[in-house]
Parts: sequence; C-alpha cells; structure tokens
Amino acid sequence: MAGIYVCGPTVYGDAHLGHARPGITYDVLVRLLIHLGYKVRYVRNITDVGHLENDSDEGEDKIAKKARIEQLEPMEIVQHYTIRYHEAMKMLNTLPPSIEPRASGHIPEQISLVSKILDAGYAYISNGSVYFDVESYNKKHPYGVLSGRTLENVISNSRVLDGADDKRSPFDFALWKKASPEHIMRWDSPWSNGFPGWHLECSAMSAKYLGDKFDIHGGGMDLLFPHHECELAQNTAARGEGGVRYWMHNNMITINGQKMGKSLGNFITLEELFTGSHKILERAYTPMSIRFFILQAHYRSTLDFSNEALIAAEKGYRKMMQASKDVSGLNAVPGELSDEIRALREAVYDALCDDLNTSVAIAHLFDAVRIVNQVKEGSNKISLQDKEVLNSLFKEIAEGVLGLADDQASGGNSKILSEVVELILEMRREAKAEKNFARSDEIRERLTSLGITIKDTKEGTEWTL
RNA sequence: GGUACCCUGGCCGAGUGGUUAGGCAACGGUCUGCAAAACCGUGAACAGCAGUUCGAUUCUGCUGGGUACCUCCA
Repeated sequence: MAGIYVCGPTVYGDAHLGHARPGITYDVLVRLLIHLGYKVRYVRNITDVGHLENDSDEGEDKIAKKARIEQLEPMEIVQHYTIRYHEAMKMLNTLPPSIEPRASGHIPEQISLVSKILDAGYAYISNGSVYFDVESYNKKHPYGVLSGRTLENVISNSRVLDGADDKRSPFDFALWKKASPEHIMRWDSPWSNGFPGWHLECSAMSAKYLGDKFDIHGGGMDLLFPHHECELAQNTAARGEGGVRYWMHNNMITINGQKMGKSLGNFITLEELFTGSHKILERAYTPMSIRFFILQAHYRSTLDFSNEALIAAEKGYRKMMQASKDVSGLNAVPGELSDEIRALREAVYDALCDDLNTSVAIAHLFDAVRIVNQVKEGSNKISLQDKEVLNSLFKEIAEGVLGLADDQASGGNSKILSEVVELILEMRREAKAEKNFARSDEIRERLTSLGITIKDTKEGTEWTL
C-alpha cells in the first residue's frame, strides 16, 4: 500500500486559488498511483486547533480569533469552512481523501507524542508548556536537512520574539502550550491545561494512520520551513527516524509575480473565480479550466495568475474535451497498433511517472487531439487498435488521472433544452435550404447571444453551451 | 543579512550539452452562402557578459532583474 499524507487547510477562511494547487496536484498523484495499480491510503488533515497567528507564543489561535470576532463557537467556524472547503475541492473534481483527520480529534495521540519526545530527552517543560529542544536534538540528528539549513544559520537568523521567555532558545518550538485564561480551546494534559503546537498534529496523525514509515508527505512549499522541518524533527525524536520516504512540495501560485497568500491579502477565493466576482477577474472561470490551468504547469514551478493565461487554458481544455468526446465515434480500419500511437502512449506515461510532469503529458495528449481531429476530418486513418489506445488515453489519463471532467455535461443542460435547441436548429436548416440566409444567420446570432455556439459540419450542425 | 530558486518567442509554459515541446494569440491556405470549428502550412525564444567545450538555451563564474523561506500562510 502506498501511504500519502498531505497537509490540509487551516479552516478559518474560504479556500483560495492557492489551495487549489495542492488539492489538484496530490489528487493527480493519487489517481495516477491508483491507475498504476497501487492501493493508496490518502490522508489529508484539517487543522482546527493550535495554529497560532504568530510564533511569539502570545499569538492567538487562528480559529479561536475568528470565533471571537464572529461570536461563534470555534467548532462552528471549523464546520462552516470545512464544508465550504469540501465543496470547492469537489467542484475541482478532486477525490476525497481516504481519511481526513482533525487535529482536535487527536489530542490524546498528540499528548502521547509529546511524552515520547520528552522521554527521549529532546524536549523540556517550562512553565506548563513543553518545547522541543532543537539544540540537543541537533547534537544527534541534523536539524534543517529538509530545508537546507544548518543550526548555525537558523540561530543567526531567528528573531527574538517578545513573550518567548519560556523558551531556552528562540528557535525552539512549542509542542504543548499552556493556555492563557482567555484561550477558548483547551485540554488537560500532564503539563498544563492547554493546547498542542501546530507542528505536532501532522506527526501524530500521519503515524496513527500510515504507520511509522510511509511513502509520501506533501504540502505547499511555504510549509517546508518551519512546519515540515519541525515535523521531521518530532518524528525522529520520537521514533529514531524521519518516517517519510519522499517529501513533495508544490510551488506557489503568484499574482503579478507575487505569492498569493492570506497574509498578503492578494488572494482570490475559488468561489470568486467560479463566479467572476472579484475586481481583477474579467469574467468567471469554470472549475475545470482552473484545474487545467494548474496542470499545464509543473507542480514545482511557480505559476502566475492572469486573465489571459486562464482564458488560454480554458480554450485548450475545451479543445481536449471535444476530442475526448469525438474519439469513440471515429472510423477505424482493422489493424495493429501503429508506432506513432504506441510512442504517444508511452510518452504520456513516461511524463507522468517522471516527477508527475503533467505539463509534458498534456503536450503529448494534444498530439492525440490532433490525430483525432485529422481522422474526424478524413485526412488521417487509424486502426481499431489505435482507436482503442487513443480512447483509453482520453478516458483513463485525461479524464481518469488528470481528472478533467466534462463540465459542460454537468452544466445542467437538460434533455428538454437539447430538444428545444434541436428544434430551433431544424428551423434554421429549413431557412438555409430555402437560401434564406438572413433568417438562418439571425437564428444563429440569437442563439449565440444566449450562450449557445453552433457550428455547421458535414454531418450536420453541432452546438455547445 | 542567511538560504534556495527563477529569468524561454506577443502571452502562458515544458525541456535538453548538438535533434519541432505544447496551449493561446498572429499570418497564409483548405472547407463554408457567410461565420465558427476543424485541418494543412508559416514565422518567432532561450536576461546580459565571460569561461569550459568540437558545439551551450542547457554546465561554471560574474552582472542585472525578480521570487520564496528565514513569524502565520497551500
């Protein structure tokens, strides 16, 4: 079994375009592994406690703060934004994780992990809080391997923050925090009535559901330091080894070259993208064009948002989906698989299996699109074998692995609508037969203004919404 | 300041020590009553300078520009 753990969102606000990137990236990874025959356990957490506004130890819990402002229970905030996150991820056609654990539901596991780290001698108790002792840990295990730092440069660059008096060193991080009187979310522990540190939940929950050693740990690049570095240190301190075979980090989505982020206030929520209700959006974009936009870049590269790029992605996506739809109706002649199609299939798999290079895989799929169109047009011929392979490339890879669903089909165009459109098109055909082109053009224009595009082909008139 | 990364044609975006990435846009053609779509074809790029090399967009160094992390962020 392949075990994958991905850091999920802290649910105190709506999911934005940035959240779509790991959502989609790891979704494609999971789909690919399943397609290749692996049994996958995909764990993605919901952070609902312990994530402080800053690390000064005086920082307020993000969720508790939102709850205070909105005058709601913290768990109401959590529930509200968790549901909205699920909705957004579903619209992006991501598969739900196998397990979606919440930090607040794993307090005993976290307490026991703190005890283990204390027993191992890599943590100390100070005024009811427990801190990870980075310096003593570093004597046996290098701290900073994941992010390419050494303790020396961590030391020289750690800010001395106010209110960190309980810590021996500014770079030590909290495993358990004693709650201040006004703190809402709190639990009993051997050290104090308090709450777990943010980094702790992922160590505790990944071990619980995936074991002491699992295959892939994913997350955004911004979590590399300190979050994943601390996680790695906690794992190693508690069990003697890091426990993760491969770390995977998706890069950021930028806007005007700058990271899109909550703290920068330059983010666009997914809902705004889907509805076009944000001042920098020229119009609404479908979830699938956003998915395609993200997959056209490699997950480790930054990807810059712009209306132009999104519109280009949408057109490319539609072109591919049209070919995917057309392939089953193609004429094919009996015969063997051609070298061209065989090479094409191989190239697609090679790309996906080479560090999930969706960008190159899509480029090859566009070769398949061209072939489909040529055959449809009659300027190229394929064998039945070829057709079968092409069909599986679109259905199993483009739709199955890349998760590109046909959002037109789900767009609510009912049977009645299509019958009505057919009726109108029949009237247009009659007008054309009578060479009443003024009339036929008028019908076309009025359909266009309703959002229905039509095109005349040899086989008849096709239409899309 | 420390660390890492990036700079590719009009735009987005892969990739490689010598061979067309791809998408969008543009241009020419085919098709069409016209349009759209589709198809065929075309052009266009590797920030600058120096070095290594038979050969560099790809390696090295420098310069310029930009980004991320170093406090929370996917």
